[in-house]
Amino acid sequence: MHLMAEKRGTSGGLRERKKRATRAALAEAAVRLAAEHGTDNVTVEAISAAAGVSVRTFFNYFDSRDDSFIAIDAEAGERVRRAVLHAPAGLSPLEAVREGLATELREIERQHGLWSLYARVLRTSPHLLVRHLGAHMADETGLAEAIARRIASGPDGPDGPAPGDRATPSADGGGDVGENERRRALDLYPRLLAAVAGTAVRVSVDYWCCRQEERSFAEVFRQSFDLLADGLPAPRR
Amino acid sequence: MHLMAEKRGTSGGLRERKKRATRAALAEAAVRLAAEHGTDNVTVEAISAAAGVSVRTFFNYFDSRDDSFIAIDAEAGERVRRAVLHAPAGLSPLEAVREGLATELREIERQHGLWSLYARVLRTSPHLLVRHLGAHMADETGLAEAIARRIASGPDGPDGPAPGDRATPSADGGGDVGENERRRALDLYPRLLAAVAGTAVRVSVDYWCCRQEERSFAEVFRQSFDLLADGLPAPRR
DNA sequence: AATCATTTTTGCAGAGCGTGCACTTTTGCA
DNA sequence: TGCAAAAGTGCACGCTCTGCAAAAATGATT
Repeated sequence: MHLMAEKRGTSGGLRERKKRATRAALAEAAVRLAAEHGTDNVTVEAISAAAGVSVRTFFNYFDSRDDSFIAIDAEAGERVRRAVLHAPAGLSPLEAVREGLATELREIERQHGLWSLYARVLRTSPHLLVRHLGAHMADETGLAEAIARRIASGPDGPDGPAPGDRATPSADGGGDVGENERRRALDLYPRLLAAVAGTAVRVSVDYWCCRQEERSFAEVFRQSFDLLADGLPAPRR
Repeated sequence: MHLMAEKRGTSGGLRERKKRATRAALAEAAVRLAAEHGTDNVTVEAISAAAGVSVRTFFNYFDSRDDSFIAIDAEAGERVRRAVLHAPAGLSPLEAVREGLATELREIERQHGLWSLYARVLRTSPHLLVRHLGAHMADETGLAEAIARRIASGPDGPDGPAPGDRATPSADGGGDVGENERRRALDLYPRLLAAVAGTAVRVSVDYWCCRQEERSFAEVFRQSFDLLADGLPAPRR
């Protein structure tokens, strides 16, 4: 039974560890087989055999064959969420999310081997790409909550006023924006930011894949978030 | 055989029309049955029977059972794309997309009956929601292309400079921002805008569903795009 | 109206997916 | 060492989806 990198999760009893190992073995076998033979030509039987368990056991770990293909980065969302919560106090929400994502992406670039296989699998079968994105959409809720908590605890941290304190360009003459509207924004804003940030990552990866020769990923990623921070202004021709 | 609203697509021979009718009948039967009995309790056999065709014929129209559940709005993306292309010349790209989407959403609100069933189905089974969003992601490419063409033809209308007129990438000795960087932005920008706009719609719908009593959808939708246009600034507490 | 090429529909066989159930093996603990 | 709980396994069964070849429907032509 091949084992994935055991970096994380050496805690718990033998039972717990073996469960994690089996799950990881199944997930890695799935990706390796899919990268080699194509997703459609990999049966659950083959994956189970490669991981050294029975077919029935496979379905004890995954609800469907496709789930096993996209099980690699199951914990990435949680790490980003925590990074946003513990980001330096001076950062705006958008900046905090950007930093958290950048860290995670660097982490992924370190485990380049398995991830390039994974990327090939996703590229080959769009069907799985959609499931992959769907899995990350589930993380959005947690991220939005982290953003909301960050805002609630103060955009400036415990120490001092804000650098990014923008004068509100309210369209209503003289009068301020209603208190109600401000409260409502608090609810919509975190969700929107979480979702839009995830989208920006996706588009950046997509764009970068077509032009790896011209630009580094970090550069594309940075530009995407700059565009967001500027309000997606029409580019000058 | 029940027929869906025949609003669009009365053109073509009898063959063509009958094919469209069969496909529509299958799609509608799928949604109605799923809304009533739950997605998991609807077999292909039941859908086919409700539409008056054989099981084998079902698979001549859809690659999978799930595809039949999300086949209602197959043409929405194309309509938005066209709306963006033909939007008033004075609008910025972001504004043009917002208007195109708003029009489509009003159109949907008109066919309230089937769409509320559809919404229930998507709400009940997240699995299908992901497929639904994936289907719309495919539209992103077309929308991005429309945005790019709109930018190329001039943000001020057809009376502007030539469409294919791209300044030569000269060595960036003179200006502040390099000419190369500006050209690159043209490529990344449309994709980012298309994707982010779709995301904003999704978040708006999601948010609105939880608070229909407090705010109209148009209001939420408008606020989301205002936040985008402002660069997602940290809300004031 | 009768004929014919084309397109669509259909039944059938078969591989693979996924689940419920009962049974065996392994694990952690007393 | 023995025991209760958890994990793994084999089997039966229904559903999904595909390939193939035959049957039915369609639209144009004579």
